[in-house]
Amino acid sequence: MDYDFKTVEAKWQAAWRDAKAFEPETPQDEVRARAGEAEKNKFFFTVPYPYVSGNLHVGHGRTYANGDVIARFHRMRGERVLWPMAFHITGTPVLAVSAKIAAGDAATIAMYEDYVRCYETDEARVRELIASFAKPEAVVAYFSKKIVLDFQRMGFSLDYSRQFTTGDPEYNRFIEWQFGCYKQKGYLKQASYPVLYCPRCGNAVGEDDIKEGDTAPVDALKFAAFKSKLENEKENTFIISCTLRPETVFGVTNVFVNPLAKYVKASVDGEIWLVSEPALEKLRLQGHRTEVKEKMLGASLVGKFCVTPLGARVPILPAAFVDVNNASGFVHSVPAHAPWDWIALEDLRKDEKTLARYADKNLKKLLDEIKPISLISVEGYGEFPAQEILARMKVANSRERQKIDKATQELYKAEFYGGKMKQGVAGEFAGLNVTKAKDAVAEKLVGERKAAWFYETNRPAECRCGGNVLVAIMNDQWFLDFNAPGWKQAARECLDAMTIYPPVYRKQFNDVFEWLDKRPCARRRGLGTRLPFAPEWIIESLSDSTIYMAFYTVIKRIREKGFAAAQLTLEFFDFVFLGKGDAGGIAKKIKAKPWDLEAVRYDFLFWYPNDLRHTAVAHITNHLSFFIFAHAACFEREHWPRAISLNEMITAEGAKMSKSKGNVVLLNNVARDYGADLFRVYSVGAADFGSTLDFRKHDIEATRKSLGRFIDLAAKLIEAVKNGGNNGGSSRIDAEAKTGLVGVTLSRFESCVRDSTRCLEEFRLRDYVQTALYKQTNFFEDFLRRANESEKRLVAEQCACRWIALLSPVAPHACEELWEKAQKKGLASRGFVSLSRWPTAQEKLINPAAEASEDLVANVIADSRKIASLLKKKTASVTIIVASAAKAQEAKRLIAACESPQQVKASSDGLTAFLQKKFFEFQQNPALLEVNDFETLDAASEFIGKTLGCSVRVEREEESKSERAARAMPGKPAVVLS
RNA sequence: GCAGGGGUAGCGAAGCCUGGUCAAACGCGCAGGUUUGAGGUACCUGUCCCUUAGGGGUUCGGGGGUUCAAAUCCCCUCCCCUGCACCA
Repeated sequence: MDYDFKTVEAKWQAAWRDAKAFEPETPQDEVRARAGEAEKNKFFFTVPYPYVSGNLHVGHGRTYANGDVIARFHRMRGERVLWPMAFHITGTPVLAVSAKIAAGDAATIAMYEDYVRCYETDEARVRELIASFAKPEAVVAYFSKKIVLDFQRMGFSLDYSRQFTTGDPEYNRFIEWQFGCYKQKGYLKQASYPVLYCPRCGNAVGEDDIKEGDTAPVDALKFAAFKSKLENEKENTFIISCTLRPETVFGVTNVFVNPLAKYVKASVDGEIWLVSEPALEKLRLQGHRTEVKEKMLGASLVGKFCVTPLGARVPILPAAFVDVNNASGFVHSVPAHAPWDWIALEDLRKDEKTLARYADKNLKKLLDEIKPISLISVEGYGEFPAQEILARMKVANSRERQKIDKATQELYKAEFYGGKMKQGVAGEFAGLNVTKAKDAVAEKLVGERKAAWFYETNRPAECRCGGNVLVAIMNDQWFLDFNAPGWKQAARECLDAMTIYPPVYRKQFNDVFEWLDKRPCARRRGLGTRLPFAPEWIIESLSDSTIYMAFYTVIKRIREKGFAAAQLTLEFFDFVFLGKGDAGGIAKKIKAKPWDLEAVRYDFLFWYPNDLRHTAVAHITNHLSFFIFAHAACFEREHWPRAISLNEMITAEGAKMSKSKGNVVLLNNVARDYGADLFRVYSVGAADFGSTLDFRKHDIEATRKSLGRFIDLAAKLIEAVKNGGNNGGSSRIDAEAKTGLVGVTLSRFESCVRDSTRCLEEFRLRDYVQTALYKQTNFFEDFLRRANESEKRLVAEQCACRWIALLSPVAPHACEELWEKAQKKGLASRGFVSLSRWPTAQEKLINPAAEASEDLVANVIADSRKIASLLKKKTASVTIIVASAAKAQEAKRLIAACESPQQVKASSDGLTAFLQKKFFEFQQNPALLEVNDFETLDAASEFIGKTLGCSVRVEREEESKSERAARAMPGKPAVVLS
């Protein structure tokens, strides 16, 4: 069959669009809208809206393709399906893209040029568009249009009539209502919080704002800053040294300073602190009052003494490895447990030059007096773990930075997870696990004001603007408090009542719910909705996309009735979503018609709750959990979501897709190169929901073959039907279909219908494709090879249209095309196959005995081939000797009577052994013994002969003269070659 | 470390919940054959090892156990992947 997928797909996409095939209306009948679930017969299905910062890739494609199969299946089962789509634009990524393009960032411009070239051929137009992208609205406007095109090109049966973006004023009002709910319930709170911050921009920064923020993520680390009092100062002056391991305070032997770096003496919250110059800025951002008193070089401190928070008097020593840009610029030294400290002391002892420079300080003597203090016991290490690990890794001096870092990491891990604080050294913390001691020590010291908290990034990071990324403390950060009284409990109840597929992920939800605590939900910048009661804050993007499914149900009517954003007040939504207040009063207030308000409410009541949400597994820890929490917070129990299905991510040729690797496969290109149906069949059929799909060109090409075979076969089946369609087929089926080739074929097909339906009901889409497409194609191919014209007609009348309908969820374009062909033959019903009724399996045609007889034929052929290959001789003829009727009877009786293979005792040794071996096979599939071997094989002898390329004779054991006749067993005839 | 998932023939990947029909679906790769003027395509056959009569042997990360019977159930062990938040 000539099949040009581009033409065919475009044709049906246009037809669906023109017919508004997938844009369900809400019945405006009040009674129906208020009717119970069962009567509503609706299926409100959602997949998260895409983020509009560029083109869609195959990952979106996989999730939406799976979603589309589900939506189409439900639609064909007669449910009123609403599957809408919209666009997410909240947050900073779109802003970042525009900023980069405006700043002339070459990589970004190149990437967006490539995106745009997917749709534009004119280079001048490309340049013009890219220039326009300096404005974020232009990015959103352009790509949201293209996303719709991409979706349509994939044939997704979305309702495109309810589109919106999260920046629309109506949406803003809706989110304001949501946050009003949170506030009212006490779920929304303010507190201080550390954030990554760029002083140059004067703003908090996210991953997108940081150079290489996506490949090397930046975190804020919480250091304990020890205050060690400097000796011989007029006023109390503290050296500030920071650590991630506060428990090692018991082992401090000295403090290191970088002699060549600049330090400042400053007033910090009324005390005098000594820190590096950059550290003071950080302290200021972290909410401390700071004022510089005096600047100095590190060298001026060398040889002085200070007193640690625990009262130990320790010297200050020079060390070049101290980085003043990291933390406070002083490092206290715990040589017993810190490889860097150990090696620094070693180096210094050998560093004659430095020792000479500070001759007046007599560093040599100070060094001699330093004795490492061991304070943690850990398995596999002795007194001084740092020394041991350095020796083991053969580190010679401090220039081997990588090795030392590795040693530090390894030792830290060992001590943190396996270490215990030593008796006699660690005071009240003796005996504690390091894991516990770490926090306890720090809390105690901070409580006694002997230490403070200091935040630092885990790596030096630069903002895209060129400024340094630091950690700042936000004092008035808005949080959602998932542990607020009652909330988590309600969310759990919602989750418990939901269906999660695949079920293994339920556990993960439970775990996430367990650790969800406080979560910042607003930022100072980005696109989105402002907090109504604190407009300098913009609601963050994961927080404004948790209940928008409800918005889909109402936006169409809101627009139709001409509501302006200003009319969408809190009372409006209270009425629409919660039924609070009376329509008349609210309508009067917002100057609207009461029945318009009621119409919106009906839409919500008809469609809600969300029956199924389908998305990628990665969203469990955030979006999907928030989705449940938010519904539990804002809606009545009857409107809580019902089910979630999940699929894993997609990789490309074995590698994770990422922009930096440049291996992102764009959905648009896939549609262009392979066509929608092929991608759909491939992505749905190649991997279970629970497995990663590896997108491989080679494999999708192989799928092309299978899809083509289906199209050819279905066309052939349609051809086989006489014009005028089904003429008295069913009565003939009753008469003829029980046995023989037709019986087998119908039995297999009806099984296929039954199994496919079951797969779809259970979200096993891969199995559905395997069953309905691959397996069934093989069966029909085999059938067409062997059947005569009359048999073909019979089967085709019975199966062709139903097979096409069965596959239309996954390959809708091809199936519409075939359906149209069948309509011309008078075979298929009018209208789209996409809107036709789902085929029902005719269980009475499922006939295990017929299928068993088919297996018998296949086994005889396989046996003959095997024997032939062992004989290594040409086969001229095959004699098939069928077991005697007496044997068959005996076998049946024994299998029915015996409970285990050991009990089987037949009249001949051969039969006994045979039945014992096959015992469980026969027991579980008794149809195998119901087959009339002789009739079956005799009827198939011509086919067997053709297949084997030789003559075939079938005879009965009783009548056979062959000496091998006794080998004949029920279901396994003797085969004699010559 | 905590939590989750996984290790199956040359490769990818089913099967495991509900033990026997499992030498283990399906696809790729590879080999042979048919078609065609090489090639490619399409189709057929084969693809753990041995076997001149349909048989036998050894397999499902490693070790142990339960059972008449284990890829499937239980215990131990090794290895791999993902998540651990304020980011869409």
